[in-house]
Amino acid sequence: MVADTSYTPKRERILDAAEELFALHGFDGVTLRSIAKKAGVDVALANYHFGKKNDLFQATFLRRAQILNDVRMQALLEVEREAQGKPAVEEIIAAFLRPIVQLHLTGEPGWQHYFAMLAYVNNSAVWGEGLMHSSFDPLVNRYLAALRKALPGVDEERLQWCYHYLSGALTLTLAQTGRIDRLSDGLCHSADMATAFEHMIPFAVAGFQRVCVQP
Amino acid sequence: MVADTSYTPKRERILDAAEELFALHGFDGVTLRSIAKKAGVDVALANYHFGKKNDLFQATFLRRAQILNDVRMQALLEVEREAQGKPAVEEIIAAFLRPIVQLHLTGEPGWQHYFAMLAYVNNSAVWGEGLMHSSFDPLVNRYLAALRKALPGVDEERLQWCYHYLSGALTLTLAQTGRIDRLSDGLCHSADMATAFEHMIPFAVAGFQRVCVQP
DNA sequence: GTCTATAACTGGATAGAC
DNA sequence: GTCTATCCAGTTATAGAC
Repeated sequence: MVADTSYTPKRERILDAAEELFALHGFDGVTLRSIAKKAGVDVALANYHFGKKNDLFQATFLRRAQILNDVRMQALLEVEREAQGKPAVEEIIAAFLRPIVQLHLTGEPGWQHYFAMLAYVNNSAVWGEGLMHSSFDPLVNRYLAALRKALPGVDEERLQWCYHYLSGALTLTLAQTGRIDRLSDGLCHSADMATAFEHMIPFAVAGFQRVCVQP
Repeated sequence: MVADTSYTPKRERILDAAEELFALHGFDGVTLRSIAKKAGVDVALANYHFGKKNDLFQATFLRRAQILNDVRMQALLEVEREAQGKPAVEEIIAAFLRPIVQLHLTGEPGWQHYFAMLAYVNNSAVWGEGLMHSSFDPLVNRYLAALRKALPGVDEERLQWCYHYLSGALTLTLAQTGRIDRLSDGLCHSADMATAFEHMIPFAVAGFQRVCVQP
């Protein structure tokens, strides 16, 4: 029997620590030393397992990207099945957003850190284009195709911009900056993802309908 | 006659360079040396004029914040005047967004860099809460008050979340990451602010109306 | 206001022992 | 796989000359 050499607790601990720190401080605000310290491992180990800092960043980002893609694709297939292949805009957008809430509400800190890192990446001019494109655009295109079906005769440019606005609302939510806590004087909370998504769905649906349905 | 000692071309050049680099790489991704090099000045000069790197960052951010606040406040007062003190949701949101497009469309690179820096700050868990709160929340509260008038009986929590979604859509737009260019296969462009805002206004208006008007 | 020089430190990366 | 030791490039910040 061959030993499972791919199983390395310390390797995962490095990714966990990197995830949390990259989410909070971005690529340049994090040192390999701070990651190693948080992970409780030696500095040289990060280099042994992942090579350059840049590669560690991408490995951290890609680890959960595929899982998220799979869950979201399942959610889309599910609503398509239920609606005999033609779900409404609201069902599509709910399928797009709900997997994130559900993963968030598991309470697993890893996912919460990952989502904040995702917000950093999506909002970054350096990482946003390439990494988001290769990781998520195939899935997003699948969702856009569903939206085109739900919005017959939709103008393609308007559809793209509407997705962009949804992506922005989602991104700022995932960033959990605490600003809404201050602005609302304690009434709302960045950490309250359930409420954030509950209202985000009808907000986005109304936006898509208003902008994409020609007058 | 007293000489105007506050006029210092090199001082402004440092702020211009800092603005551009902070927008692209964030606080930690920029060195004082790279700022000085881009500004064409000596490294020590940044320290002479602004003190610590942290203070330079804040000075860069604050330089245009007051101007933006003033323009936006004028825009709000204008629509309030035109509507005898009770503008519609659409007029309020347009007043909130249009000053940004107009400043952007002047073509002055400084404003474009500043808006990208604003996106970085608003999306950052480190800077987002404090700096956005002190710089912009007074004005935002003024806009929220106008929206409350335009949406009688509005639920406060929903109003706050709707503003948050609008802020997210705006933030990702200002970041100009180029992702929409890739996703839309060249149909849309991050740099096309005019179109971005043209659709953002009805998108947000529809969202506010759907979420904030009780069923 | 501006620049030279440098102090004091931190960073990524790796060679080589175990 | 893991850790020690180290290299050295790059960083902030400042003291002091002009």
